[in-house]
Amino acid sequence: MNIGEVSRASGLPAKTIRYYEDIGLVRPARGANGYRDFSDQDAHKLAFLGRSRSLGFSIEECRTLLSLYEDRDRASADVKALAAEHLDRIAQKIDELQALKSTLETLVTRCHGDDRPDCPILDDLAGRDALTA
Amino acid sequence: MNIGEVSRASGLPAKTIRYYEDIGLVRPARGANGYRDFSDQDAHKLAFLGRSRSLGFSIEECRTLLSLYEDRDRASADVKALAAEHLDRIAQKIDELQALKSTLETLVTRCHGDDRPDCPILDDLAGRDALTA
DNA sequence: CCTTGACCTTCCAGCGGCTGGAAGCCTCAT
DNA sequence: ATGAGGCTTCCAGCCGCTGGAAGGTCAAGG
Repeated sequence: MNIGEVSRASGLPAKTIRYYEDIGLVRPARGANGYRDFSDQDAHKLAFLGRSRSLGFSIEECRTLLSLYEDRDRASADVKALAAEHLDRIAQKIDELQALKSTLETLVTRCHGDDRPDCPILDDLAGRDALTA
Repeated sequence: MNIGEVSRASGLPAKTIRYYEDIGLVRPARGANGYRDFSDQDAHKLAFLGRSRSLGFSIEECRTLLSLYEDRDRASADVKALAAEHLDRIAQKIDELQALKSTLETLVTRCHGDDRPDCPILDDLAGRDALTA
């Protein structure tokens, strides 16, 4: 399996797959011509990585997940802990974004948005705290 | 005003302030000794930038906001449009994160998390789609 | 057999927004 | 005079790719 094929199969760009090899996430064989030669297992790994990344796990977390995946003696508790930690971070990020959102909503609502220069948004940014919180 | 002082006043690290000068967001004067010499206006600008950044605006958006702030003939509509656009992106990001969150919650809930190896989280990542959506 | 075009290879640079560290100058108090 | 703490510049690195240049390889068509 050439890189293009496995790229199509996994949905990952070829560049990304090469990068994953660079950082040691996959180790495809090489053909006589120097081309990478991916096994089905390699393709499967890449799909696993793609899915893990799409769930927002960092590369290092993906590396850990992959090693857990390949370890038949793993404890599911380890996987769960990793995922739970990630979940917490996401929840926290959502909270932060929602705080931003409500601040911005207030500001945007207050700004009349016409051709005159006075603007509560700029006033807030400048520290004349219309709301700040 | 030296950089340390304006750093304390604005809450921005000195490194960040130097970086902002590098990219042309502020242009502090220089003393005879080569030290940056910040005016009150410079300090005010930096506070403005800090607040804008903390609301999640990109550096380029901050640059635009700053130029609008300094333009007495601005139309508040321009500011509002920029903020509204930013707000949309944040709302979209929140939606994405919430989708992630609910997927992860389901997975984490399903995993018993003990010392046995079988794990619905890994099953999902591997594509044996327990839920996927 | 030659060309074309699609594929593959490596390597280097850049994105955003800082941040850390090295090496060296300046300033002020003791 | 010395030492601590500030200031300066410059270069490198973070993350996770992504783009592009320069060149090798392969299969099909003329």
